[in-house]
Amino acid sequence: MDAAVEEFAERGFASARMAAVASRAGVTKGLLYHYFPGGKLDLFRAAIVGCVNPLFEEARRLAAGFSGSRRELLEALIDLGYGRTEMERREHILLKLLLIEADRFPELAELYQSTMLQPSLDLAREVVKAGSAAGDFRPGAADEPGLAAVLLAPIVMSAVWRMMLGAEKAPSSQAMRNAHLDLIMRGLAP
Amino acid sequence: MDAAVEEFAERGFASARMAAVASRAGVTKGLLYHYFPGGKLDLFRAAIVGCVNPLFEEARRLAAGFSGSRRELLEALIDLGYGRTEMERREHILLKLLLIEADRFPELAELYQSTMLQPSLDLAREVVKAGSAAGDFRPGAADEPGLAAVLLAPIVMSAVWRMMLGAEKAPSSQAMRNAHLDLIMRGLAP
Amino acid sequence: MDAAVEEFAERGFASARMAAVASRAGVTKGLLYHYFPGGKLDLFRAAIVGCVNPLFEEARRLAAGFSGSRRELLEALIDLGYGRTEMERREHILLKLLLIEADRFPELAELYQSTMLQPSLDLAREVVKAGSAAGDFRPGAADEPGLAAVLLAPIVMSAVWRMMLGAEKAPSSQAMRNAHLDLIMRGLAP
Amino acid sequence: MDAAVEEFAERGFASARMAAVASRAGVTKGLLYHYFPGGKLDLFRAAIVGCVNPLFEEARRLAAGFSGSRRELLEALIDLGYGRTEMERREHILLKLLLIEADRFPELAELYQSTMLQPSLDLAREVVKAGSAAGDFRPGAADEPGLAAVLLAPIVMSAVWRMMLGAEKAPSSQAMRNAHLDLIMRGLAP
DNA sequence: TATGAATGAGCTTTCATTCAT
DNA sequence: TATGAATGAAAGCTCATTCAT
Repeated sequence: MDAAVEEFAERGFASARMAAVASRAGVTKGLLYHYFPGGKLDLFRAAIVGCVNPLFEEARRLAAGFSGSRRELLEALIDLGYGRTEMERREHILLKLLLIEADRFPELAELYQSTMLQPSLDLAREVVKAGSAAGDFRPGAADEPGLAAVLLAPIVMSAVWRMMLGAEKAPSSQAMRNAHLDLIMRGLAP
Repeated sequence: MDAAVEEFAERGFASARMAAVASRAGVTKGLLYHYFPGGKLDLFRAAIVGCVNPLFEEARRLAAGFSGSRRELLEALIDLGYGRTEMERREHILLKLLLIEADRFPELAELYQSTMLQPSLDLAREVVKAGSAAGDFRPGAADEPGLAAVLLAPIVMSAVWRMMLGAEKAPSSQAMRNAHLDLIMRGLAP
Repeated sequence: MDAAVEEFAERGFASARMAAVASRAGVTKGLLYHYFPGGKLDLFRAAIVGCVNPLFEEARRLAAGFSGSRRELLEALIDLGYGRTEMERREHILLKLLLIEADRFPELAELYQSTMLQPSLDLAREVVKAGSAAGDFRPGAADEPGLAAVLLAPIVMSAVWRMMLGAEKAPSSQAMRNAHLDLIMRGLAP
Repeated sequence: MDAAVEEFAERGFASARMAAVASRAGVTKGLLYHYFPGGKLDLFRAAIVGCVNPLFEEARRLAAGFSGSRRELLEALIDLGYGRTEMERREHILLKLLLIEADRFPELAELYQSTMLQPSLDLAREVVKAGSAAGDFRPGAADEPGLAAVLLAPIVMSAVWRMMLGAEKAPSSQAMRNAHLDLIMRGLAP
């Protein structure tokens, strides 16, 4: 399974070779077809789905158990986002896979939208709304329908750029995080 | 050339078939190799490069010939960015190709960085800096090193999401544009 | 394997077609690549190597188990050489393949040198030396460093000419054998 | 023309590329077909034929104008043979081409036999016969029908081995020349 | 005489997939 | 559950050859 995720991530769906997945996993091609009778597509779907689930638990845990102002929560979530983009490669791989193949596998787009993007946007919107109510943020800030996406975009884009260009050439995620927080806090200030 | 861009866009680099490019273009495979002796890779490079150049001329023209406040220029540029993401499919295709294949072809990453990303960031920074000097924006706003990337990210991400999810499911670029402008103008205000 | 040798022999390395080898062998091209992942070159190497080994066993057996004077042994070996050049086509094919492709595949040259040429020269030299010691041949005959090669050359050349020209037009190997033996016996006489 | 000879020699008939010949010669493929309407085969034939003619003039000149004993003439001719194999690469190329393609182009075999091999054999036989008559060599030495071929073989084989193995690994042509002369002079002595 | 665009057949190679064991 | 031999359909690429200019 890990083998499949890695192979797909490194080469894309079309270029990924069943034989390579098998040998990464230390088994033979035949066995792959035993477990995934649907072949490459079957394996691909399984690889993606198996990756998505554990992904958002941390963010939910953080938001659920948070004690502090909404300002601080937003900052913590943003830190988590930028932090995450610097650490675990599993999520990067997944993001890239989705990016690459989403338009050729509509179900993937659906999956991404419902399991990753929408929850993130909802979470962001809620935090801003609660912050407005609490006086942390300007009243009505959360009414702007595109705000959540604008808040999320730099975080995701930072990860995308790093995947494309490598950590050295991509815009620094630390600098982006600072500028991002600064801009948001000023822009949302009451 | 158009044929190549289309085929690559529809199928990705790995799945694109030389024969398909040839027949789309109404020539034979042999001729493709006459003009692109390096084969598929050569053709791919040529397709990308041929697309990149005309892309930034418009933005440069706009910035160069602009008469009005820096605030208005920034707004116009952002409109251009979001506008662009809504129109010509060609640039979307290009962006996607770069995103997907950049890490497999380091020269593409280099190309993207030097011809698209860096000029955009420079342009954004310049406008903010000039705006600060003119009193349109808060003094020192342009000193934040990650600011340009944060300003650019929502525009690019809007395009990425639309490519992945389709115009209906992706966050509305109109809404994002409004929220983005609102956030920036408040966040950069003196 | 036989199929490969035949195809290579008939058409040369460059013109040999993998499909032809496969169909001669009654299998598909795919299977060829299953067993010879290195492709045509791999198959070629295997074909050559598989042919070389059995080739010199006979000569060694003859020399090892020989009872008689060294003069008679040398005669028997020369007969074997000329005899061999008249019989099995397989060895001729092999020789030709080596001749043709040796400079394009240095490992083949190495193979020929170490498994065919050098053992032959060593064997010839030993027999002459032993013959000198036994008084069959002139003392010091084996000290001439090029002698072994000169002894061997007419045998090999006889085969080469027959391959090139066919049995009718090439110098008769029977006549060469007689003249060769006569010249040697006189030239090496004490 | 030179370009063609080199290309054919380096790659063999099948692997030789018309484009390579053209570019070696500094012209375009089209022009090749202007001069050799029969295509590759035409060019090949022309290349070979244009090489053969100048080849034997030197040997004939030497034999014709020689003043000295037959023993000395034979020695001079053998020296010429071994010497030649060390110098001009043109003849090596030709020899290899003939070796490689003779059985696929019967006319080449014919060409080789009539223009190179037969004259050489005839020359050798004549010298021996004249030497016998003059008392330089044993009476009746030239009657052995295979003698000329046996005399010629080490010279040719020396060249073949050097082509196959390179000058370092092939039996030394100097050593072969010495051993060859020694053996012949003893073997043909009255 | 010279060019080079254009062709198309044919080649090697790859790889998802199947299946007997 | 596990293997690996076997298949066959593509696909990338090459190259001799043609032909309009």
